[in-house]
Amino acid sequence: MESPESRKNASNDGSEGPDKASTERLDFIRTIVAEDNRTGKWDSRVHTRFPPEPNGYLHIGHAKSICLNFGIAAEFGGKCNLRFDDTNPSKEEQEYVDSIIEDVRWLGWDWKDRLYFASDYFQQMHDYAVQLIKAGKAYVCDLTAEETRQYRGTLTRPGKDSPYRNRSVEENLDLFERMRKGEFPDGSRTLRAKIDMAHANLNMRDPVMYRILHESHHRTGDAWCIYPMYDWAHGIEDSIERITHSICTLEFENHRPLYDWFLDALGAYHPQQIEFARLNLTYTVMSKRKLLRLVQDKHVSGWDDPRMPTLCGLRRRGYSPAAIRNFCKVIGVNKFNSTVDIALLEHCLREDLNRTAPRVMAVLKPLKLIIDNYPEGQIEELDAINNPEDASAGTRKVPFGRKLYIEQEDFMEEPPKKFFRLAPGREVRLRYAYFVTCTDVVKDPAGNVVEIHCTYDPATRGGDAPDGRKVKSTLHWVSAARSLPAEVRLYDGLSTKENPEDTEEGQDFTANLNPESLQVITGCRVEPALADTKPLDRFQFERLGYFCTDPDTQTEGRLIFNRTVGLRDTWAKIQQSQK
RNA sequence: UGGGGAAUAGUGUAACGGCAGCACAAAUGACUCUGGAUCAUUUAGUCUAGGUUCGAAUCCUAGUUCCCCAGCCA
Repeated sequence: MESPESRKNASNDGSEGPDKASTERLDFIRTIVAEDNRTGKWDSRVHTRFPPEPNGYLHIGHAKSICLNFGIAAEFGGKCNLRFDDTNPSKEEQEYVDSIIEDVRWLGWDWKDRLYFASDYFQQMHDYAVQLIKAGKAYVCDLTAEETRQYRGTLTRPGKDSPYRNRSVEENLDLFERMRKGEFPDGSRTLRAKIDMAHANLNMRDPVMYRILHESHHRTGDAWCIYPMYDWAHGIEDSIERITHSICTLEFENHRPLYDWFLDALGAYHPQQIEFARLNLTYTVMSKRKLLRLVQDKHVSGWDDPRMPTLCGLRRRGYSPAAIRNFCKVIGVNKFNSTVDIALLEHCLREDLNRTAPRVMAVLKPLKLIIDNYPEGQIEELDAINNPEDASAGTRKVPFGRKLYIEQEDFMEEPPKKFFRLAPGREVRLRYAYFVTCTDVVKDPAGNVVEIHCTYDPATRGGDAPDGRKVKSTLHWVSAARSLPAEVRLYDGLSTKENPEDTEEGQDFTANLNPESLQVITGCRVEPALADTKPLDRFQFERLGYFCTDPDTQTEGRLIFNRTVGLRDTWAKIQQSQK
């Protein structure tokens, strides 16, 4: 069976990005970029960057930022760098670097040779710091963390100057050099910018530029024991890379004056910082902290648990990169907080999978169906269409026989109104096969239906009646003899609440965890075409939903499928409204 | 309580002084060898109060509500 995986990689250089530039309805960031291009502000260059800190796994919220940055570069003929903001060795690990690279690439973006690390700029940052000290705009401060906090003042009260604020340039130079050499213990001194302790913006009250941290860095090892703070480092990183538009999330709005102050003080190349609102999704927890909690407290099996909103989780769930990219496009970008309906993500998913996923038949809860007038031992290979939305996907053979399995839900002994499927005396179509009519029902002592008997009409081979008669329903099925056993894992939202934080006093989001978010179904049967499926292959199980092959299939040597998302189910809605 | 942001159908977004539009969701119908897909239709909105204007979602004034900031995190 062919993998539905699209191998087509999108490029962010030139015009062959995944999404064609659209001239209409630009969001506010693209409006700025387009205007800058028009006026030649950056010599008509467009250069963005995606700057993750390697301290966790990427999630769907990051995808919004990734698609924004890489997307803008692609649409405007610019470039986008992948840059790790690895300025805090106590939190960062190579494992995260690797996963982030894998995830951004999987999403379909390409940074060519522009993979950068903030840690590569440590020397330059240090030299810039010396420049600021010499200019009298930075000083070494001996206040403890606690004292620094007290000196900073409050939201409504100004801070007061550090007693070390007016050290001479020579003393600052000497102290900073000794900080770098490792003469002082962690936390004993900092290098701070000399700005204004009475500034209404707390970030401007002599912010810390460097802290002492005798800690080994995942890339620079023990070369440094002073590490730059975000505000000091980030603008320099952008400046060095000649970024034009430095796009970040809303909480950095308060930091923009500082971003600008540092770059102005250095007289360095100065990109424009633009802030946008991060993504929130209904029924979904999104913060790194909470996702880490889910993993550590074993509420999920790991970062790539198919219920997780991480990119590796979504990948394992069966999401396609194209679906996520399109989602990021349709949600738009703005400056106010909003929460996107998870149904929109699922819509984008179905839209893509409907076009691309090969159809196949699988029965999750098998009910034996015996065709009494079908020859014992006979097997027919019937033609089935692989994808009605894509003629080039072709057809395949599906084995048919006297004993079949159908879905338990597709039979009711006493069908209610609007139930169109099989019932005693009723005729339905078995997809791509024959019309069958239910003649008998076999029950176990407890009264459960365990087997049903039918007769078939040989004239309806392939699924069409020569006399033109209609049936109300078409059922999926598999051959009892030739189908394969499988396990299927059904997923539901991790949270039962639209807002996972909607809790009673004293509780947190874990109180809303959905105990039924994972349902494992064993004893499923799938058609033999699935015998050679590879991890992450995506399919539509006809009438059920989209599924993908779980990687456990390979390690455990048996077929295991994840339900990516169900088909739209109008019958379920009818049932709901009948209650 | 200081500073910085922001408010458009249920949700997400357009309209940049000139007919409030699109998508999702919801509902109805058509079609269908997937109760899928597709197609058509419907419901539903400018935070409030004033003002400017022939005309205001858009400009002005006042208010309301929400978000962010007191890490040697990013």
